[in-house]
Amino acid sequence: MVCTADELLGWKDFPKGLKVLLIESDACSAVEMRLKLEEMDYIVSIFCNENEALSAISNKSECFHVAIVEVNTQNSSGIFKFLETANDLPTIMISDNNCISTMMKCIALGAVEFLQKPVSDDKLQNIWQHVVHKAFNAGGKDVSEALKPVKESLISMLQLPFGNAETGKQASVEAEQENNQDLLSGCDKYPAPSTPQLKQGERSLDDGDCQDQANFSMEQDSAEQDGECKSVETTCGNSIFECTALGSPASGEDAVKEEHESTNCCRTEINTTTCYEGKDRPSNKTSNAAGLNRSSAVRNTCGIKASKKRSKVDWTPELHKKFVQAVEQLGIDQAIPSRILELMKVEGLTRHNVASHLQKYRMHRRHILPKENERRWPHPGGSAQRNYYPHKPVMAFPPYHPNHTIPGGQVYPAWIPPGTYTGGIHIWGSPYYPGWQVPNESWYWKPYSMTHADAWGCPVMPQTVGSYPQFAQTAPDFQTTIEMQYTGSTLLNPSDLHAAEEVIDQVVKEAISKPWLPLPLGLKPPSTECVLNELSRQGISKIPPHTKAPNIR
DNA sequence: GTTCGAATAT
DNA sequence: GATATTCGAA
Repeated sequence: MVCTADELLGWKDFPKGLKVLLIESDACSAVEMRLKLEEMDYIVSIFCNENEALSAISNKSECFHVAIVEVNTQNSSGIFKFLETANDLPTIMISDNNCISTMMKCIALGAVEFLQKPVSDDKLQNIWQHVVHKAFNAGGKDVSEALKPVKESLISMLQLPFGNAETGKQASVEAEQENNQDLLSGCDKYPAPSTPQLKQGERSLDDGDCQDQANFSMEQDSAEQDGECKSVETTCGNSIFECTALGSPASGEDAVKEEHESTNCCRTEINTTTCYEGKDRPSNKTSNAAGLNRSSAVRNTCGIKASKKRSKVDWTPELHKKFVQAVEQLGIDQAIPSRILELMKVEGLTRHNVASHLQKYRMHRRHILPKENERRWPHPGGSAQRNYYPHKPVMAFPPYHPNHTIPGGQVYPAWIPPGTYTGGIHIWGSPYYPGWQVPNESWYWKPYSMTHADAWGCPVMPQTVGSYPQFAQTAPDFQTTIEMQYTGSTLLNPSDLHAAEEVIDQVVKEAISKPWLPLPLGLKPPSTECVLNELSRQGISKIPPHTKAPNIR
């Protein structure tokens, strides 16, 4: 009985329960092996010789997924017969001696592997691979042209009837493939697994890559030359420009299209299949949160030059968010490409990429923020009065409460690239209070609850980056009360509250340290009574005459 | 030689 | 319009 691919796919705890036919003439060895296999959750049926086994198979009284057959000088002819008869059963040969001709003949007759006794546990553990291999490679595949000479020489060497050789062609071909990998490029068959790793998938992808690459003329790009983009030239990196197959923007994986120049000079855009390094994928699909992937097609493994045209980085919301967080963490004036890159920790992203994005980021800050500031902080006296507020008051957001309202006024914006959907799904701005935005801007700015402003009047984020509930702005402009609507799915947790308190602390500190500034919105000046009480408590009973607090508010 | 940032190219 | 690349300056 051969497992079909469908069966395997529906086999929940595969390979547990795999039925193993064991032909072993030595009872002790047989029992020993059975115990081992049963420990591995295989179901073992022992047969002393091939006739018993064949009769069990032909009676269909039992079915098996894989056979382990001991071959020795005495029983070899019978075992060859078994191999010919049970040719659809993946059969692993085991033997005390390593007679090369016996090994080759067994393999030629369809045995999937030839193991020396004693068989190691890991080899036994992995016998399921042959079942999978058989299941997914069943069906008459012809030997490729490249392998025909090999097969023919084997046929003549082993004096096999052609028909039998055809029956065992797969194993024959596969056995040869393992020793002749170099000869087999382009071969349509895969070697039977002989290691714990299934190589089939790898081969499949590799072949695909080679085929893909054959269609494109590529050169190393300049960034690689300056050593910034090593991951691009390495094999199947989990780096940023890979492709879109498993990634979806919504899940945080970036879709990156890749441009190639084909040999006929036609520029082509293709989406390539993701090829992951085993260490990162598939166990952790979101490990690369920014989700950039660089195409393996840029690899050089097939001797074809990588594309001179650099793959484009898609600055998706997740990636941009990382960028913004890095910039904010550094402070806008300290944010230089190399540091941003360092903080972003996105493999494959280059300093050039970051620099380019930073350029755009700054440009928009410069061009748009002044307009916003003008709109929100009009200076009736003209530009001469612009320095009246060296530090603009900041919005102190209180801890969240569902019915909380915040008076309209200054809120610091965050940069949101155009085209970003801000309806609660793609929130790119402040992780503190995302979802706020200024209407009618092609580049949205979202408010910050921060205490400093950079050269363009934007806030600098503290290092703490927490998870905050999302609020939606429903007020039409900042002069009206803004209802903060809780749109998240969970209530504010202690860390949120803590971070919010920190924000308030910062605001209060700044207000205290710079009394000449207007009070941040959300903070009330102390009442005269409180001030007098405090002064009195400190032993100051008299208030100097003609002292008047600046009437800023 | 490296990095930055602005200008320019794609 | 977005991003990559180039180039002069630090």
